[in-house]
Amino acid sequence: MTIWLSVLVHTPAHSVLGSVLTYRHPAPLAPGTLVRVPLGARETLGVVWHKDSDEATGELDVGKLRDVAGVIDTVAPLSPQWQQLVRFAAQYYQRSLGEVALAALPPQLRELSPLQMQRRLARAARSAEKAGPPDKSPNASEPALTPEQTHAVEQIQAQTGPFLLFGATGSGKTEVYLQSVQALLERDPRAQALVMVPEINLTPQLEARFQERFGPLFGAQALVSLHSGMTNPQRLGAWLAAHEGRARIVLGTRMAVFASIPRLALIVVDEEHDPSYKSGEGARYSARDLAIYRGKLEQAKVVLGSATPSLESWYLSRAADQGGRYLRLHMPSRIGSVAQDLPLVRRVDMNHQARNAIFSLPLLQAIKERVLRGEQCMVFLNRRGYAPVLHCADCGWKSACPHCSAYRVFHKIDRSLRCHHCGFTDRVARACPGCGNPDIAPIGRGTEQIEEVLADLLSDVRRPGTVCAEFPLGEPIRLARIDADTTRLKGTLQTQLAAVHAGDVDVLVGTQMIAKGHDFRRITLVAAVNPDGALFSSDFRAPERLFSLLMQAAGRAGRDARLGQHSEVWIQTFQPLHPLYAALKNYDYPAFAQSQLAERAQAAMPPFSFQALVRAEARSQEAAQAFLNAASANASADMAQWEGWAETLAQVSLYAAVPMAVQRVANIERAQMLVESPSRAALQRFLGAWQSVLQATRSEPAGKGLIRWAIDVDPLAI
DNA sequence: AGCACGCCGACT
DNA sequence: GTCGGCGTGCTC
Repeated sequence: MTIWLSVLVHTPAHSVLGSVLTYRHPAPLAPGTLVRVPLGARETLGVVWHKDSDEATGELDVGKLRDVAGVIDTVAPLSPQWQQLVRFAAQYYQRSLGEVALAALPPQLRELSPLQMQRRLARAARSAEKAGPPDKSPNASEPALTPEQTHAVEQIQAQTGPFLLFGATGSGKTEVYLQSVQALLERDPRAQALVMVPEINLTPQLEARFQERFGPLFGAQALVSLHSGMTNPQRLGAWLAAHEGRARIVLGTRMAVFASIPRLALIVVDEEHDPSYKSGEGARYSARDLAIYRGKLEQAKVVLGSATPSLESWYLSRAADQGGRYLRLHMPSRIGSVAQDLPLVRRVDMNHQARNAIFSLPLLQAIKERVLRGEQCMVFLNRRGYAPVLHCADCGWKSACPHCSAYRVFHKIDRSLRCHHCGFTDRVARACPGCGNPDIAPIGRGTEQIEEVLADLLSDVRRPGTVCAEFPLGEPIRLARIDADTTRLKGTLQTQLAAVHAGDVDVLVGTQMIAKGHDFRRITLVAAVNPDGALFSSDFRAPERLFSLLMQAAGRAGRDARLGQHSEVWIQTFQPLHPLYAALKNYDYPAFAQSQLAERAQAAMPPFSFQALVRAEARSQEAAQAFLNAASANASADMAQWEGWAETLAQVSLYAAVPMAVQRVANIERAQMLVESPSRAALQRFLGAWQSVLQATRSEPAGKGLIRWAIDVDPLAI
């Protein structure tokens, strides 16, 4: 008997070759089975798929079909729900099935032969056995819940969701996650939970907290992590543990939404508003949105948590009688404190400060006072390096990157000019490369400069109670800087954070990296040095991001209730009356969201419309734009003739191609085109049909010089 | 995406 | 004479 099997393989997005290939095999195999198949000169991993394939196989010469090389029968087939998740993601984000399916599997699975696989599994089984059963000691030191937390936990038990857990920083969202997970896992001894966090940096502390709680209950093996910082063998091990049901809790970043979790009962998306949940390459999926879909698919509860939800989620959690689809659970109070104890937000009007002052006098004074009291301060600026541009006043030379339409950033620490887009770096010249003028000046400021200036401004301040022989006046202030530059090496972030926790740092300077999630206990002052930029950004989501970032930064202050009384958040601004800062002062996210939503509704922007971007890359800007504009014209021309398409096209707006904000990166010109529709379904129908038009346009004259193109559905930045 | 084939420059 | 640069083309 010979069967023709449909098999997904990893092929690029729009290659001539489809991603559902057909192979011969002596016996039928269940969809979801992993196989090794020959492809050209190599052998690759494949996933058996349904015969009535989603992609046309075309007219095949049946005689030329090749045999399946091997079946990986030591790994159970992937579940129908997993297959459906892949099918949905591929369709919604306009990528090939094979790309999505194979990218969702751990990389090492692709490399291992069936024999190696067998050995790997035997080893995993041995170590699982050695670990033994959990000691069911009644350790579980569950803290008492506030009434708000209790209500949230009860609602998550009783309702089906999805839930939007809207809780202020410090309101104890994590405890709600922990108890909800625990309740579900105890009710069903085989149930599994998926907990997602936006970035790797945040996994260690959450992992520790989950391990502490659940290790004693379900065994140390019950918790696995899944993120890109792990080695390939680690990832495979964690993936298999989840796939086989040994792992009860999977903790991970956005990639974890694709993990095989056969008994999935609960999905938690922490900090659901965070842009890191949107993938920026390959299939540009939103792990948060896929979590909602997957929850429905697997009949698992989904909890989205945030103190500043995305406007999309906020809008979807409006009252049910107004069309809301998520259940909003509100936890306004900070644990161990009363509302009045939230840090006081102070706006400093920089119009009344010395021109070009980085630190206003009152802020500097406040920092000094705190430091003298032995408290910690955090200074926040969203730009690393010393200065974003170097400039020669004589000839006008600026530190442009030769390969990108961007300036290279001056890093004083190694006197380098670095392009943050393409990585091009060289040492900064002693004199202006344009005219030889030795006097080239930095313009603007980054964290390096903030640190330097602050060290200078605080040089006369001595730490209290540190007078000794070596420091007769007391020790100087201890400054630290945390950003992508200081944490390049693995583990340095954790070391630096530990130093802050230990009290070895008086003033911490950093980028948004320090604003997120870290539970600093002794910081009583948080300052945003120059946050105004986002107020006037052309990106309509910039205010939303700024508000969220400042709320999170504010959440770093006064987490210790004893110090909470006099904690402050300082905003240096030229727009002290801006409504965003007014809302921030009152910690009033609902008011901010309402005004933003009103603007969005007015302008018919998301969540009141749905968007996609088509991006094109070419050697010249003209070529990139020409391709997009031709594809747009072809869409109107070709598709309008098809039956029933007039209706879809009438609901979809195509804009003209424009250069991207950073037009050239690494000598490649980039352009994009916005596609918009009030109907998600219409947008989807259009994009699905447009794919082939785009592909055809590539071989027309207008496609000359095109390097690649890609669709970004629900883009976060335009 | 891989991987081969193929056709040109500078190394042991 | 080979090693290796990356352009072109093909893979059920």
